[in-house]
Amino acid sequence: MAKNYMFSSVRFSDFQKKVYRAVLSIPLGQVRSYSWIAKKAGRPKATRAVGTALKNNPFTILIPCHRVIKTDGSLGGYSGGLRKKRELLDLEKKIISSVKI
DNA sequence: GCGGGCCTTCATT
DNA sequence: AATGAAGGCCCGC
Repeated sequence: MAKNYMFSSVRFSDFQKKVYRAVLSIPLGQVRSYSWIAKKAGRPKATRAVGTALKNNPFTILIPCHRVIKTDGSLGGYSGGLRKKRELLDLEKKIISSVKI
């Protein structure tokens, strides 16, 4: 498994890197599904692995894992608590509408 | 709604 | 290093 050493003290697996990149590309106030991320990471069927990678995410501020939900529309899970996830999404929604006006 | 499949990580040995 | 278990899921029946 290839490792990335661009930051000496922080090492992420290749898969993880792709997942994070995909998640970072999600616009403010929008959401994508786990399968979408998996596809973007080159492993369309690795949906569960995506979940693991996101959970492992060290910086929830930098990586908006709350914008990732299940394909059926339900929230899925969140390591910081589903409540927080809902609140964040709601907040982003409000931000969007405020700015749009 | 339930059961099987897929892929990566983590903990043990 | 190898093996087993678990996890923020998805698809078909």
